[in-house]
Order: sequence, then C-alpha cells, then structure tokens
Amino acid sequence: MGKYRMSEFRRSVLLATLDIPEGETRTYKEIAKKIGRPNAARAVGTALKNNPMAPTIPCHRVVRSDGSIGNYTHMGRNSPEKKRALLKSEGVTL
DNA sequence: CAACACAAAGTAG
DNA sequence: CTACTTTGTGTTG
Repeated sequence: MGKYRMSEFRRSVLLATLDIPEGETRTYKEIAKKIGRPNAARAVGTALKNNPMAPTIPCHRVVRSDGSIGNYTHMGRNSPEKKRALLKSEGVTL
C-alpha cells in the first residue's frame, strides 16, 4: 500500500498557502506561525520549494517579513521576477 | 552531514 | 543608521 504521506509540516504549509486569498500576501513567518512552528520560517521556504510544481498552490503569495519579495522556484529555476509579476497581476501593491 | 524560497538578534563601522 | 554574521527551525539531497 502506497503511503501518500509527506511530512505533516509540508502538508500544513501547503494548506496554509492554499488558504491565502487572491490579491493578498502572507509572510513565511505567518505561515510558520499558523501551522504551529513560528520559528520555522526557513523550513516553510524549503517545503514550498519542493511543491510549486504547478500554479495549483499560490506559493507566489508568500513573501518575506521585511517586505522583500523573497524567492520563487519553478521547474527547478529561481525566478523572483516571475513572482513579482504574478503578484502585480493579482493587484498586489508592493 | 550540508544546504535551503526566512527571521531576529548580535557585532562592526 | 546600514551591513554583515550567527543561531534557530524542519525537510531534502
């Protein structure tokens, strides 16, 4: 029987990210806090890095706490510019 | 064991 | 004040 089970941490991160409304942004810290690991903002980034295989999850709505855009990996390629473009497309004022 | 899509506090100037 | 360094966190390679 296959175990469709990734770590709880990763699953929580994805769900929390999926819960971000359109046009809104959330910080890695906020996501971390939401899933009960307020000090694991870095782990949140690591978790998202392995998941943005599709626009299924609005990982581009997760930004840094200091207002920076943060990073964005898609298909093994880092494109912070793409992230910024997506946010702007949703009407997010940086 | 080392690295990473972060954060906050500490050190140096 | 700004810039760089260090420590904490959880998963992946």
